[in-house]
Amino acid sequence: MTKKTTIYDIAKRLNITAATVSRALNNNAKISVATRKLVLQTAKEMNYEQNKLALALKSGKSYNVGVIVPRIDSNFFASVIRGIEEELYPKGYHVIICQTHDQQNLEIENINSLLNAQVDGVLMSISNSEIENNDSFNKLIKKHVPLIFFDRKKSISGVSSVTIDDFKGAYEATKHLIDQGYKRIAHLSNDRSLQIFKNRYLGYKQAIIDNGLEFDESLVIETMSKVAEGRKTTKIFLDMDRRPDAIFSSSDFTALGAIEEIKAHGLKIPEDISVVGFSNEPFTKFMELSITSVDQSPIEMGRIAAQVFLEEVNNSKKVKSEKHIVLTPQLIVRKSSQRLTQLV
Amino acid sequence: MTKKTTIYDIAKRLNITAATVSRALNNNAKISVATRKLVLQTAKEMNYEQNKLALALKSGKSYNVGVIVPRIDSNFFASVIRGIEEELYPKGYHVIICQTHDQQNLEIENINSLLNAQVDGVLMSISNSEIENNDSFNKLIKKHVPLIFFDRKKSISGVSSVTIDDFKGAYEATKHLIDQGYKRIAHLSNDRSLQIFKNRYLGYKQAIIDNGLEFDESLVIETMSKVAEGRKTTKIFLDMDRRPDAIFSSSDFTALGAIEEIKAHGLKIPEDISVVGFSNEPFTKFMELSITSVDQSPIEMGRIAAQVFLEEVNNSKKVKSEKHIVLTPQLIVRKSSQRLTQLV
DNA sequence: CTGTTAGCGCATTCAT
DNA sequence: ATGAATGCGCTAACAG
Repeated sequence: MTKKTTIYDIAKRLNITAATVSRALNNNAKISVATRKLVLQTAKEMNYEQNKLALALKSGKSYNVGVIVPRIDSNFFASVIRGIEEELYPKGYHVIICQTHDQQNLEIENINSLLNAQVDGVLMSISNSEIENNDSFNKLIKKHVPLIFFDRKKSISGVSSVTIDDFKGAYEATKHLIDQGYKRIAHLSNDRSLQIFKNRYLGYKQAIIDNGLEFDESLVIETMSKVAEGRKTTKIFLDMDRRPDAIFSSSDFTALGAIEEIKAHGLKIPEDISVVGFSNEPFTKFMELSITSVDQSPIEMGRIAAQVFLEEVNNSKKVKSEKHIVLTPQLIVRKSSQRLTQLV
Repeated sequence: MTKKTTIYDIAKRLNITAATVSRALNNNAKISVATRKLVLQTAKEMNYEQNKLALALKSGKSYNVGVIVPRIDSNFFASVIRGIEEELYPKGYHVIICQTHDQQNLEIENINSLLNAQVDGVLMSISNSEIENNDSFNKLIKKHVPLIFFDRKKSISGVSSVTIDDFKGAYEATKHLIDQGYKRIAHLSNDRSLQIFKNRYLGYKQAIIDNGLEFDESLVIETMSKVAEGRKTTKIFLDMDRRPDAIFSSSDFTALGAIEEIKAHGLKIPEDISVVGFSNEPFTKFMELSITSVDQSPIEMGRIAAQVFLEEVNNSKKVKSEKHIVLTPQLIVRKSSQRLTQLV
């Protein structure tokens, strides 16, 4: 009972050959209806289950895909992964999840060990783009293992990506603040060597300029996506001679830190200062003072990334081409920025 | 360049045999220092990488373990998984994550497809225990695939588990409320066919009884772990003739719903009514009115579950034995229940 | 110390 | 329509 039954076992039982069993099971080649039926039936009787490992060795496909993210315990990435799984499971694929914790070496290690595990593809959100990590990517490309970036991408020839229009998200968030009457809008930025943060910065800047406000570079400070960092940086803003009357943060976590700091200073939100975050993490909705944020439709992003992977893995014959899908973000207005609500 | 190099390639280059190469690479048997060095060096030159699939087929080990959880986009489960990965990655294992979304059929399907993928073990938190799903579990046991439960377990002979002492966590949470002077403490319960929720209920009940308060079954209502459900159920409490002055919730999400509903009724927290949750989800700390909750040390739980798996997978020879590890939860007191703070 | 042989489980030529 | 033979890449048993 402990030994698994193979196609040989069922072949022996039926006095036929393993090849025939294989054919019957895969209802591939021409085979007599009678034997197919017989094989299928006894296969069920003997609790036969295909050994995917053997199949993988034979076919070179493991039906595993690797997903690399900075971290898993953030709602955004967890939701993207959920989208990927929803799309891939029905097709028989499994998902192997790796975290980089924003460490460059782990990113490389993860790629290597996924390659080692013979994954059929890699979907990833890069951690940082300062150090050149192209060797790992080239390895994937050389081996024809489809690589798809989502959210945090890098521009590499032949590599597809699914992102959101961060520029637009930031532009609209900033425009929303301007529409609410705020004049001096600061920006809590983040590592701008990453395109997403760079684009959020640019969208913010453009909205400021397009609407006739003064763009002041000193109102842009780069920090890390942590609550405590958000507090620290916000303190700098609040201590300015001409302090800002609104903050557009590129992260919900720093937005939260900003709110804490503002309250600690005895200022009111959104009357004195307004705050807008980015990502629509669940807590932004849960807070008593709910936080306006930009939704990135992470589940959809995951599903689409998975679809792109499926296309690439199936179109092996055709000429390679890269595909860049850009989703439209959605501003979710909540209490932290709704100055005019009562007036309407 | 696209073809991967195998041990045969490097054997040919060196005019030795593949077996020798294999030995050198695994620095196993006795082998001359010279050839080993030579093999290692040319292996590096030729960019050799072991094909784990072949190894898996040969050894019967895939170095993949399956992790099954109700959902991934909850901080608790994401953190447990993180703990599992931290422990398993250094040992060369990969983690395949499956979600059940609390659906029984998905639980069964996931086990089957993990089995199909030849995983070396399954770590899981069961979704519900109403329907008997023992066939799937028996399959695992028959095939000697280690199965370890974490958090949400089922009592099955030979299966180890890592849980927290939910009874104690609930007892202390309730005791804390009693110590703060609350007299009429309600309990927002959850599906008690799951041991964790049953034990939280029992801990609550025992604390009430031990401290000379009246245990009133009508103050216990079972609901689902969602914010909206928490609100609905809390409304029932608030509409009672003798309404409770405190609520111990078996979930942070229902606790949050309770808080919303209480505020909507114009009551003050914790002065009028106090609220305590369970799980220490991040938002409980983030809220302006931070929520007292019970921490379950999820990362530690994941690490230990992984360790138990490693023990089982390595001690194949010895007699099987089950191991039950129970972690001690920790009450984190925050604003939602600290009535006496100002007095101290 | 190293070569030979064989097999893990399967799918796929080439025969028949 | 089916059988025989082969190889995917690796390790282990048995010789030498």
